[in-house]
Amino acid sequence: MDSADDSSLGPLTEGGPSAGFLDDGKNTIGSQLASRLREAIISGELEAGSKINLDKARKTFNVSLSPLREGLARLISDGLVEFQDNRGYRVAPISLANLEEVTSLREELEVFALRESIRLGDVEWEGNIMRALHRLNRTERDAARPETLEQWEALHREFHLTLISGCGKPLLLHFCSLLLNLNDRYRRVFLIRTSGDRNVGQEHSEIAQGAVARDVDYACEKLRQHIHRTGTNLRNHLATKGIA
Amino acid sequence: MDSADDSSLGPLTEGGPSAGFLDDGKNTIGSQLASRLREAIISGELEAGSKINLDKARKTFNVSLSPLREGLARLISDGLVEFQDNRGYRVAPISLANLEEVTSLREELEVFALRESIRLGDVEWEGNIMRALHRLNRTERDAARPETLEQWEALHREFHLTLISGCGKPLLLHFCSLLLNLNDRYRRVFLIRTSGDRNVGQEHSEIAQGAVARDVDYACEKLRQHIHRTGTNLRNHLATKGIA
DNA sequence: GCTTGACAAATAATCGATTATTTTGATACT
DNA sequence: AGTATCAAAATAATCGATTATTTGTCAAGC
Repeated sequence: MDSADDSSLGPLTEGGPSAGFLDDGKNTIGSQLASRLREAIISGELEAGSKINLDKARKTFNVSLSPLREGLARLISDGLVEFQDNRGYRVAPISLANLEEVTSLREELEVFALRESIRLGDVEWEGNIMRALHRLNRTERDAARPETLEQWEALHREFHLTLISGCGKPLLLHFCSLLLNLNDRYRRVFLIRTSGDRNVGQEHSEIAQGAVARDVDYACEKLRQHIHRTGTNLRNHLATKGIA
Repeated sequence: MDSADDSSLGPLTEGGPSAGFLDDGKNTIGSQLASRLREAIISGELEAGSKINLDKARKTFNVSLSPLREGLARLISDGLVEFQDNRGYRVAPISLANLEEVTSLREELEVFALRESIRLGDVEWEGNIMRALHRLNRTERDAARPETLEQWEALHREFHLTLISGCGKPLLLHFCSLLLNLNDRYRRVFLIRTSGDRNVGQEHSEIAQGAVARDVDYACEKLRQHIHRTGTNLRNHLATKGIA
């Protein structure tokens, strides 16, 4: 059953480009574990649906149960880990239905958040968008170099979160961040490259331009299409490669 | 997501109304603590914003740190507890801004979920709504008897969740359940009685009727108004009694 | 008077060991 | 052969004690 090779937990790398904003470097072991595990799951290093054996994980990470459970608990909040009393933890499975729900909810929530951001965002918010856009468009994804993929993923996530960061609704931002996590896992697991008929950089630019120009309908429609296309794209890959 | 999560009115009434298919409940100490703490927070027994001292809590509940942290971790997922590395836990604060966000998001998400439920729900879903409505309307809230308030709250929550239970979107249901929790805390903390110009029972009936009649626009509009009125009502009480 | 630093108390985080539950596997029985 | 039963192994949950960090206090120095 336990087809996920736990020995692959070994070479996990921390301290990536997304290392932190307010990170004092004084994190607890539980926090560090949460980060490492999150990255391992989103990157596909830990197979979707696989069981997480506490004892093996404990040895792999050289930690005790307490911080391990602590870290796993946070991933449950993120929707990346499932838990059952007395039966332990497992990596949240992926499925067509889940992908479609994530896409659908992103269309609903992220667009709503963008609408609110355009209504409420200030000049600093606009500036943050342009900066995030610029950094994203400046970064190329080179399938041959995995570190560029990770870099792009981090900046892409940053761009989308920045877009909606002006909405003034912390809970909504939390939901969107969570959905983005789930979505990114599908991309990193299934999608190396965007389909040829898309110019994703162009799409991002249009959304950003519409946002800072305060053109609600334009920006929201562009964002919705962007999310929808990504969903369709991912769905095709998922159907092609099959579900693990 | 949530493993064992149900209307758990801990010490008082057992054999609750919920028809349990997932009778997981209360296996581990951590689960029990999560339920007790959730109830304590939503009921206002634990003051919003107050610090949760692990050592005192450990003694209060006669448990060790491990299950205590376990339970608290779940409440973080619920948005009822906040956490900071090395600084421990505190009950999530309440505020006007938070209440308005909760109301706003409920209008957005719960209505969306109802729309999807009407589109996808089957006959069993319809039946569940009518049952939940009946039981809710049969239960009177008597301010003199707190147990009737708790009972009503449980049935009210059950009704709203049943309404949207046909949407086929587990994540969306999770979000809505979470928002309902947060919303109910405001009502219970501020010991609300509905304002005289409202007939809440009537409102519930109209929503339910519209739902089972598959009248999307009618049902959704009624639900939105219902949520909005509740929000306004709570806001007035919050403003009157002041924010802690 | 105010800040700074050292120290002590309070509190949180982690560990190693123990207890409880689930799963596995062998055996006996129909 | 299939199934029920029970013990052993695997795994999860919990505990008590220890370590690490933060917070509070007070005296020295500016």
